[in-house]
Amino acid sequence: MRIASWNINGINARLHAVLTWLDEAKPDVVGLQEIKCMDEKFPRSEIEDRGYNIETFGQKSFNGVALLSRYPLEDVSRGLAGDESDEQSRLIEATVSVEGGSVRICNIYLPNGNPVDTPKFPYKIAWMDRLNAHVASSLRSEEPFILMGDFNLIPSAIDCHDPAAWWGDALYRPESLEKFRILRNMGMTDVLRATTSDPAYTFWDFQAGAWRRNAGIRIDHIMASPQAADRLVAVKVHKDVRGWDKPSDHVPIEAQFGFAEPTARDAAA
DNA sequence: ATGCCGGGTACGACCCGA
Repeated sequence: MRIASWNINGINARLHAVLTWLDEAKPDVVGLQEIKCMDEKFPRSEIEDRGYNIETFGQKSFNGVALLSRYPLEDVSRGLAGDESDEQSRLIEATVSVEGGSVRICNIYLPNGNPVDTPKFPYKIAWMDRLNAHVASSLRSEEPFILMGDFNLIPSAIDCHDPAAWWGDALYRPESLEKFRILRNMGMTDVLRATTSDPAYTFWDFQAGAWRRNAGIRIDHIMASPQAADRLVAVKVHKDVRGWDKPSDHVPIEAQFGFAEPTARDAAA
């Protein structure tokens, strides 16, 4: 099973790229972020024609997340618990049944948090606290759990073209990193970093020739619970998509899990 | 370079992103 995350920065502006990529990459499950539309404005039919089930959690103009899946999406949940006043659409989660069990897949658009001297930053940190509580609760099931999305978080210096310039930004500062560390310390594996020590950027700004200069950052992540990480086969960042016409500023990250198929770990056993 | 692009809203210029 191949699972992907992609911040598409406006589904309707990006529909052609999304359809082209779905046809090419044929992922089984996709988490989209920043759909930037209400549920009724989501271009369902073109994607359904490709064989995907769709669940959305939209919002007018901003944010908004969606799950696409070749498998049925069950027990769909929208929104992050812990703050009744939070009206931003940033989390959608569902269960996908696989041979011999099921995997819970959570797709997030974590708040950016800039500028740090405004309420946006405490909102981000509180959101990460709420996310960590949700993940801790989910892990108690001991079932495979995958958390993916745009985390707006640079995990380490290698994930940034210019760490000194970024240090102090909401994406790369101690308070944000501490919350991300708590997530990893409860057993969530950053699948990209588990499989390579090379840079693998997922975002290049539209401005200042960032793509041309390869001035990127890695902020889109797929995190696997212990039971999911056991089944990890491969990870790929679809970097070429950034060079397409009218691209998003983010590219897809994809992870393959051997939930139904044998894995290298099984072969070694 | 806290706005150099670029989307959404809505039709003139703002808000927002990382």
